[in-house]
Amino acid sequence: MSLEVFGDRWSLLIVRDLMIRGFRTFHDFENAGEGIATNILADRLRNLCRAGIVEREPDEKDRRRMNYRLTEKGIDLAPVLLEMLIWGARHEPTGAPGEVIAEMAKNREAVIEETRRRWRDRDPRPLLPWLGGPPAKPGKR
Amino acid sequence: MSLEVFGDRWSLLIVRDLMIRGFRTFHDFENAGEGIATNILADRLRNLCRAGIVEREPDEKDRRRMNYRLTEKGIDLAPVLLEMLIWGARHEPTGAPGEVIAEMAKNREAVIEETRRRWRDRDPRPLLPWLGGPPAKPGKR
DNA sequence: AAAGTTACTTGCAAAAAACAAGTAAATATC
DNA sequence: GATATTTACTTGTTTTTTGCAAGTAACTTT
Repeated sequence: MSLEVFGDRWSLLIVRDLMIRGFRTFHDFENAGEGIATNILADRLRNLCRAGIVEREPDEKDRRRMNYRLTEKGIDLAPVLLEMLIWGARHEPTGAPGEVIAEMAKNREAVIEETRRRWRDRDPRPLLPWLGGPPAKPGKR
Repeated sequence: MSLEVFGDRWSLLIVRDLMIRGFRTFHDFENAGEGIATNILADRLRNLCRAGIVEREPDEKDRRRMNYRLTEKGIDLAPVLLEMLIWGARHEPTGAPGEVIAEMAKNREAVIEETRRRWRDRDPRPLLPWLGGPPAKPGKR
């Protein structure tokens, strides 16, 4: 099924967080409280880049910072992620509000189009706010 | 996303093979040439049962043989699998004939309904013949 | 110029997976 | 009805992957 890239606990979560939580940087993932170790994170991001699902470019403002972003191939995973979300909401007690998911299931196409739109426009607002957006940068403001 | 069950290389493939290749027994998986070790296979089948995605019942004809089957929760993964298949066909060179996948993408609902139908009716014919059905039982026929 | 921040890497312990072999129970064969 | 075979595993052992703690180079902020 050519999904070997996702044969681990983290890769899919990384894609999800890029797609619907608005994550962009290494720091976002590291401090999201999911408990991924930094070596594993670096490794998974590398793999995803190698697989053509994610790309990285240095930030223009801060040259230390890398911005990670889904490629076209990556954003094409949106339908997969959406179906997973729907399945999870139906069969596992998740934090996701049931009626929101039901609504999403009904408007599949619209939700996917909105996901793509945010990706195209680099709109960083998380699609699913209850998952939480990227963690606040402590040094910023 | 409550998909921790699939945080490994094999569980999803097992579900796929139950869903669209018509696999039923331990032997089917063991000899499908995907190279899964038997201890891992036993462990993953156990996990999937525990997660309520798969159930097992002894065969009536041959009491040694266990038949594995998707539960309702398991067959509800059909949309996820279908989207994965579509994604894989678009972005990775797979063995899947492109136009068949294109057709599937167009008739999403029909394909899912047919998958469910085969599951309900215990129709063992593989949905995607090019993946290969269950391996021939050597002692049979 | 000193003190953070960011995105990593390195080394080591622990956990998980792969490999090889063995086993009990049921069935088929002679 | 004794022997061989099949099925679904389990039990060691080796190899690989992961998790954790610590460190570092490049850059930015103060």
